[in-house]
Amino acid sequence: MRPSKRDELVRKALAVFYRNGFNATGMDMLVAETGISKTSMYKHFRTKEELILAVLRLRDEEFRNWLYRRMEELADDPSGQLLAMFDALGEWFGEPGYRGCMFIKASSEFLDSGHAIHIQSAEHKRLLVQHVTALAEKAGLAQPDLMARQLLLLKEGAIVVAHLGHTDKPAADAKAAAAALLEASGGA
Amino acid sequence: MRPSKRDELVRKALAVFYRNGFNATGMDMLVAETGISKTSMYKHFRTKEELILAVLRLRDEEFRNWLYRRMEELADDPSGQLLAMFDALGEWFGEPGYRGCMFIKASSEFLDSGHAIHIQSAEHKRLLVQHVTALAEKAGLAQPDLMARQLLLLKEGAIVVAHLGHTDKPAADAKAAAAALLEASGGA
DNA sequence: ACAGAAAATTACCGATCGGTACATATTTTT
DNA sequence: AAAAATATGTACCGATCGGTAATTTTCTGT
Repeated sequence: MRPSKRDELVRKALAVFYRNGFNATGMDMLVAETGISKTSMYKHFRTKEELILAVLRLRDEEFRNWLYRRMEELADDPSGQLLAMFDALGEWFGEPGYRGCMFIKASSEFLDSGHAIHIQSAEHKRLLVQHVTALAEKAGLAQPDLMARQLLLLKEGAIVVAHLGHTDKPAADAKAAAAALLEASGGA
Repeated sequence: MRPSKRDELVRKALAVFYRNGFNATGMDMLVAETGISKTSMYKHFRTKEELILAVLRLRDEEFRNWLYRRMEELADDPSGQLLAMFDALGEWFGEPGYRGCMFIKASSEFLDSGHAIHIQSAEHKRLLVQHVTALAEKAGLAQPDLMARQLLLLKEGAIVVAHLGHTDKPAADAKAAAAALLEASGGA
């Protein structure tokens, strides 16, 4: 196994960036918190931006895997899984170190829509839309793509409000709204 | 009127912070872009944090005034105004320099919930909830506070998605969802 | 045991960070 | 006109920024 050291670095960098932000976290702080020497870091990643992109890649994989799995664990039928998304989010919001969505944060610091970090953050959201749309199709909803986008609006809103209001209540609010939308769309 | 120079500084700082982010914008850049000397800046604001707080104060006032006025201009009855919020948002998303919500960005850079900047950003969102709740009450909705929170989840989600997907489509999606929620709640 | 890769150490680079000292103009108020 | 704020330019502070050079130590595969 080659990537152990590198993965360890990315994993710890993810934690520090998530807690502290991207621009506010210097490479020296990463050196101090990970114990990995600066030289080694720059062997693996030629720039800080490359490290951030690797961190976002890991986050995308872990977060989507976690969310999809949790939705399947919490409900059997597709429309139930769509609703269960908000229960999963509620669990996330309640975790001690919850500080919002890493990709929203990334796009808040790297604002130019042409920036690689911005683009990669947008890709994460695109993959979510794809997955939820497929679920909405399986549920037999009238306009699966519209419904998917609307459910994800509720998700993003809940993520933001849960962070700013430091409460997990938005998950329940969003779930109730999602249920009303599904009902209005005929998703028993 | 004394505050003209100071207000000018805050106004220009707002534009630069909004375009470039908070941590990524140094005081030297502000000096270069505003033409106001560094010494004068630090006469008005003892720290960068104080300047940011003043910027957020101005943004809160201007944004809420604009949104509330626009909602009143676009519809007459309360429930129509609730829906019109998303038309107003759509106009905002379509503006050339649109880069998302300043308070989401602020809370994305100053993550600690005890930080003054974080607290002030949360206050902005709280004032929005207050206003929308009052409107929902005037509209005679069953659970005005719940409906207000849900509509604002759609709003925050639309703001985020409009920035990350660089499209104004989320406004229409959110409006359709809001209409469904209002209908389900009995708000003709 | 030995070679070669990987990691660490240390010291350093120029640039920029937030913030200040100080002395000089430019207004504004009395 | 004198006095008191207010604004200015310039030069500077120590700290930190992202990133690198050269050398040595530690690990790994054979």
